Amino acid sequence: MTQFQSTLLRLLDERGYIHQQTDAAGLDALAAKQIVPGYIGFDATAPSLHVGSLVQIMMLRRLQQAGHKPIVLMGGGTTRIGDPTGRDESRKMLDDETIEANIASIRTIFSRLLTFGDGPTDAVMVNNQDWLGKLGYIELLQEVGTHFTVNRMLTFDSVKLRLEREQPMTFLEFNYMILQGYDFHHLAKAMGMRLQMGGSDQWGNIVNGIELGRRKDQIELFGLTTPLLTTADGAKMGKTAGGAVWLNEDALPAWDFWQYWRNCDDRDVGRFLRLFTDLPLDEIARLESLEGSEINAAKVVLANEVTKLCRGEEAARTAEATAAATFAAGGIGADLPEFTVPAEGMTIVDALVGIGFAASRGEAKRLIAGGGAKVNGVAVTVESHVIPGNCGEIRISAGKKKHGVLRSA
RNA sequence: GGACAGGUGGCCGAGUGGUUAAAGGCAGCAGACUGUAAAUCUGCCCGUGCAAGCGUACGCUGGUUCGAAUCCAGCCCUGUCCA
Repeated sequence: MTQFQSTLLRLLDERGYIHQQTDAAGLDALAAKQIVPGYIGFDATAPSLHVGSLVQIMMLRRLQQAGHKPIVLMGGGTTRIGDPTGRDESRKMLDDETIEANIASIRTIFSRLLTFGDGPTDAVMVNNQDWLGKLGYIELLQEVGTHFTVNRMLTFDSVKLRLEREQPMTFLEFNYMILQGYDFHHLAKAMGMRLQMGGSDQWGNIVNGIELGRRKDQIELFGLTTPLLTTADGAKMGKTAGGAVWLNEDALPAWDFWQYWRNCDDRDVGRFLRLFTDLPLDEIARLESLEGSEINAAKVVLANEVTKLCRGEEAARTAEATAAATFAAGGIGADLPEFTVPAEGMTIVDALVGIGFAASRGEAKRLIAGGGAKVNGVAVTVESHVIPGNCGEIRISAGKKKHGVLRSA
């Protein structure tokens, strides 16, 4: 491992963000002597980003911490095309209003993790719709098309894998890499952008932009990718039981967010602490070295720190308190989901469905049959079990981790 | 436009007339063991119903048949090769 001169690369390196770089020495030298504007592109396919994007967001945060200028590129234009990278199927087309609304909603998470403003190292958000939308087709072909050969484009994984698997790729998607390359070139000219970062799957797209910049404008650009983040058991990060782990609070309650981190694999604790928290490295080393059930303490720290960053201090405190009350004491915490029992009472089956622990009545019954349904910690084995309308406040559980509160009206 | 191969449950993938709500795998859920971890073992895994059953489901529409995911026709979509 090379010894970097710049704070930036040292920071990124020691915290595990670096997978590949186009020119490590060159970037190191640049970052040591000037403020480097660097950006990462984000799709606007949903109203919230999920945990899978958190590494990228944190990397922008590190960029700012190291005294450089982070730029968030929202793919308002490219989302209309759909990035074919890593997928076998074309994405559904989104209409303009949806994309704009998504961008507005996604913005909230960035404002928590980056400092925006007009200063030299303040973060800026741009939308590639602003320039891609104005681009004429003939103009694009002349300006950019001449710098790409189809021969080369066909060798990129995003294209090659599709073709090898005999899956369809539309011309629309085929153009994605050109537009993403154009972004880099445009930003380089418009605001002196020098660095693009992204996940390892973006390598091809990033390299395209760098080459375009060199061929067309003789600008030296840099690229850096993060390792593909999977959990220790090999799953892609951010997808779990109930679906994606969303970063926005309106998309996923703080309690579930906190639980996601609290429940992570032992082997992921150190890596996650380095990537997703601002804790000093020696502190992380200490937490990471805890053995056996002791590591649970480290997981709580992880959950607290990440929740603090993404949801605020208050959310983290409440979630931790809820966890203590619910799991350690076997009681009820403030964050638990609640459901009101009607005056006439209801069956356990309806209660499970009502509070959202089962998607259908059938699923609730299976849960009961399997012994996973509990009321105040006692397993309920009869489907017809009735929760009386005057039950007061009782604790309902599905399995060992999902707990909620039933309240009389 | 032509020839050929395909379109099956969240995904992969068997199934070529009834015994098929559809093998198997993955993912998921629950139980046991634990530490709200991993690994392992067990059960579950379309909806509704206590149940028998009923309703939906194998690209779409129609047809043959007592009966079709399976056969026929037309259409839509995808891939490969050809023009």
